[in-house]
Amino acid sequence: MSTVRGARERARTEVTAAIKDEARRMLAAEGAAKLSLRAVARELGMVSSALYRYFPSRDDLLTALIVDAYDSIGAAAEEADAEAVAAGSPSRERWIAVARAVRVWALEHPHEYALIYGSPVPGYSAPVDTVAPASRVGNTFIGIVRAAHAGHGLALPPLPATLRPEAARMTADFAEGLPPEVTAALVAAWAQLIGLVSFELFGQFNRVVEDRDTFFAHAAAQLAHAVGLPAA
Amino acid sequence: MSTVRGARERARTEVTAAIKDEARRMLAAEGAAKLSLRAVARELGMVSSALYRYFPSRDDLLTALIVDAYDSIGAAAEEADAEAVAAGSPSRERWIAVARAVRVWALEHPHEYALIYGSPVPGYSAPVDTVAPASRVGNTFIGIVRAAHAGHGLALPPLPATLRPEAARMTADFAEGLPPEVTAALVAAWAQLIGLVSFELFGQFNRVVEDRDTFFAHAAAQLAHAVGLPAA
DNA sequence: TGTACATCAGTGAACGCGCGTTCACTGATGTAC
DNA sequence: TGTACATCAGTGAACGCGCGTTCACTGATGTAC
Repeated sequence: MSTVRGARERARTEVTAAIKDEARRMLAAEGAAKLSLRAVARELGMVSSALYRYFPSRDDLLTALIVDAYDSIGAAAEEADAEAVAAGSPSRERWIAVARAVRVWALEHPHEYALIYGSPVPGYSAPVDTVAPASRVGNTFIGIVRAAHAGHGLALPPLPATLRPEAARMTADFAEGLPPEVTAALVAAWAQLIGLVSFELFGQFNRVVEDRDTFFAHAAAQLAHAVGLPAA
Repeated sequence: MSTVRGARERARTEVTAAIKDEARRMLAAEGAAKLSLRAVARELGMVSSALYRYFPSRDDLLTALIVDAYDSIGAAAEEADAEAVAAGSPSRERWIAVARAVRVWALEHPHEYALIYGSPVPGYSAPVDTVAPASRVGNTFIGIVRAAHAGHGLALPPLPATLRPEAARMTADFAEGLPPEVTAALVAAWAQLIGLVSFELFGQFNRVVEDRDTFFAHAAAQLAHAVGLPAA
């Protein structure tokens, strides 16, 4: 271990990246169920047992891909928001821009999207490492709403009494400072946004919605409205 | 072929049902990817090749399960609606009752739910037979909104000009007679509802939403509002 | 700077496994006369 | 009603396949003195 990374260490990070790249490619081609260590090794010109120097098991490789996918969509969301902020867009436009970025990322990475927002891979349970990356997109939305709240305030109707304790708990847990009714609306909107994207990606909009760009833009704007972001 | 079904024919439908039942059980235990003809046959005390008398291939068995799942959730939705109608509930309550039925069915049949609303099974493409059963739940919602429209009318803000042609097309295709803005809101709400259920089922609500019954009830009520169904 | 030893990436063979599908067959059920 | 033939469910063996993981090994890179 020196200041200049040795050849060994450099090779290690490069090969690790190559394995993940190839695995991602196979994921895109065949889906998560068909992702196999042997196929990845074959494509890389290695022998399958060599991969065990890098990932202790197939599941660990899958975990790495999941973490990368969360980071990738998280970065896309954060970037879209940063651009909107730089352009001086109001909160509502920031919300819509991030929603659009999520959808675009999903359309560009359908299998990675399915990996994180589709049915769980059977027999696989996500380890704790995935929790932080998994919340980047959600946190971006929270940031937008928080800014709007700090600015002009958000007016939403009060919650029914039954939901108040849960909304208060959620607020305390991950959205400190927001009005509870906004937290509740935010979580619902986030799930609903993914519902829209999943329907499009998983084929439920076949024979139903054709002009999907326009449809999504409208739905995203209505979700912005639902969390109390004022219309232009 | 007589009026009384012969032993052969009766045996055939019984064995077919037994195969599907066992396949469903394995689906619930292991997920779609692990569903194998051999395992089903083993469990049934048959030899694997015997299944080919009933289903020409594994994919055909999967298709049968998918059709059954759509029919099962469709029946649950229709039944919930019929009960609400029988109880004299207004449209908004009918909507909420059906939404609740969808969620309950999903919680009770998580793997069948994943089969139809989760990531598509890789390498499998749904044949046309699935289209009609797949639309039963959606049609139930359309029926509710149509009744509300025929009754007291539904007031939703007008659509942006960009979405009008698509909304008109959707209306003509599968929701004849509804105002286009209602059709658009309905399709979005349906996707969003599935987003809520999927988030809960697929683990995205872990560490986020705890009191899920209450949360869902509130979200479903807001979706009713979003399609223009008046509050109580 | 040079040498002896430790670390570690990659090899190749092997393990045991389960899968979908085909095929020639047997024997029971159904049908036509 | 009885017989000859056709239909069809289920058998058992076999095909070729790909998988995850282990293990003893070789040889190159790194480290301590």
